[in-house]
Amino acid sequence: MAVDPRTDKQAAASLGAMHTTGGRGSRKASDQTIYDSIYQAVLTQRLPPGSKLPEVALSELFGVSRSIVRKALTRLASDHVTEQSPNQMAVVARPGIEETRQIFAARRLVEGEVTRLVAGTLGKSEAQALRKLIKEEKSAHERGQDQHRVHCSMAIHQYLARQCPNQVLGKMMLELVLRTSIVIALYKAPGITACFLGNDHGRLADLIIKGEADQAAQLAREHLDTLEGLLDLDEPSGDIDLASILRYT
Amino acid sequence: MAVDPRTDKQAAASLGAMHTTGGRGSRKASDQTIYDSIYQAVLTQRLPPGSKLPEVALSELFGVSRSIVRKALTRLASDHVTEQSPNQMAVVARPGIEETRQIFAARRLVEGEVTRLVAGTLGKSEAQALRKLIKEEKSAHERGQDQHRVHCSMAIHQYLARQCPNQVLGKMMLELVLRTSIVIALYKAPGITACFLGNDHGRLADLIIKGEADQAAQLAREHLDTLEGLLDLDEPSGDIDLASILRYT
DNA sequence: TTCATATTTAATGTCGACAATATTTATCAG
DNA sequence: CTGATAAATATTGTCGACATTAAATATGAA
Repeated sequence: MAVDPRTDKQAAASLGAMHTTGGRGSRKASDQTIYDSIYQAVLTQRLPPGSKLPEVALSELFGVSRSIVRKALTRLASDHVTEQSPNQMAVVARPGIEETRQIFAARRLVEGEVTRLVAGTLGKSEAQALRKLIKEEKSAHERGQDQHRVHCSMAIHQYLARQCPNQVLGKMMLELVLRTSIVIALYKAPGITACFLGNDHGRLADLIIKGEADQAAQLAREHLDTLEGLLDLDEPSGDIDLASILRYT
Repeated sequence: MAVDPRTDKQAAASLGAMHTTGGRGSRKASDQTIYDSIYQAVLTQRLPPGSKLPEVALSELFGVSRSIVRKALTRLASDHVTEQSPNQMAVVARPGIEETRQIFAARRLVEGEVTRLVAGTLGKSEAQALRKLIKEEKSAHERGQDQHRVHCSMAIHQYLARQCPNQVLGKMMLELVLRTSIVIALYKAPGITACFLGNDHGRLADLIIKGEADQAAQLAREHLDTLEGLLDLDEPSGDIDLASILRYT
């Protein structure tokens, strides 16, 4: 059932690089620190779906007791970032095909509305910050820095969510953006180097800044539609025909 | 700052009546049990916004250690049911005016879509169950059993959320239904005996069962609009003019 | 060897203890 | 009596210990 061949310690190391600022990982950390570290690692796909998250390894890494780790893991599970089953290690969430489709549908609804609400509300500095993010994404794409490009892409959507006047919707969108990142890592069709969709983000930003709410919302939904289409979401046939797979005559 | 004059023990007692089945509250309980108990008590407004939730009282009531209680409280806070500040007792959430408006706006969006998705998908038995809930709500309304009526009203919306083919959206709606219940308890205009809106639920059920998706969604949104309008959401003026309040000449 | 079983190991589940902090109560000067 | 200060109480924050359960390893018979 292990998706990832890396050991637990190696998986945890993906986090260590992030949170330790200087020396060894002996500095105390709050549950929020742990939450954020794992959150970011999952968002940027350094912790792929199914990665094990052992409490002891994390507690040693962050220099706290298991209680703190457990609180962080509980919150992460509540936000669908991890899965927790009784007496089993927490793992990064592995949504199924159907749930993946539902996540995209929900995100189309929520992000469409968020986009509509943000459109026309950005001040000069906010618009500039948005354009800068898009520029950085493009640059990362051209240089082939795929991980950084993913990071930028996520940052763009997060920025929009945080700029939304309705923060209840904004928080929902943040959750859905993360879950989208997870399912992309899971179902990205092999060979698809990235999900850099033309200049969608650039055009979207223009519409938002200009205040074309309806067009912006429409583009956002189409953008997500295209993204979903790039995934490999074919149902594995219910009854696997072992014979046809193993017969080599 | 205390919203409620009742003591902590009395507040906790609202839960005890629910979860203890027979003898005294000495049966062990999981964090899920505690979560559900508080969830239901908040939903049915037995625990009004601001109610204190001390860990020790809960742990004694449910016969478990504080660890279990803390886990339940962490999850409840993650779902915006309670508020947790460092070194302070957890309390039932008290959303402000602005957040209340955002909750209603978000719920209009989400419940509108959920309604559209559910419309036309209900089988015979599901349709019957829905009508039964509505009948019970009406009955409770006519008999003046307000608490039971609130319970039924919530159950109707929860039922729709659970019937939604898109459970990602369904879960979001469940959260928003609960938060709506909280803000209704907070901002219900005095004298308004209830939020029983004509026969909205009955008409909504008819449209859903008949499969009139667009009309059903539209009605759901209007229903929520009306509900929000019944609340007293006037901003308290930023600088309170004590003079005008206290001058009696 | 290979499979089933027993042992060992390692992880989570739960609890109680103690420290740190906030709240309440008691004390006392004015 | 009022208001500020100090002691006492109550509550949360964190930790380590032990029990429980799952997984990995070792053992032995066929």
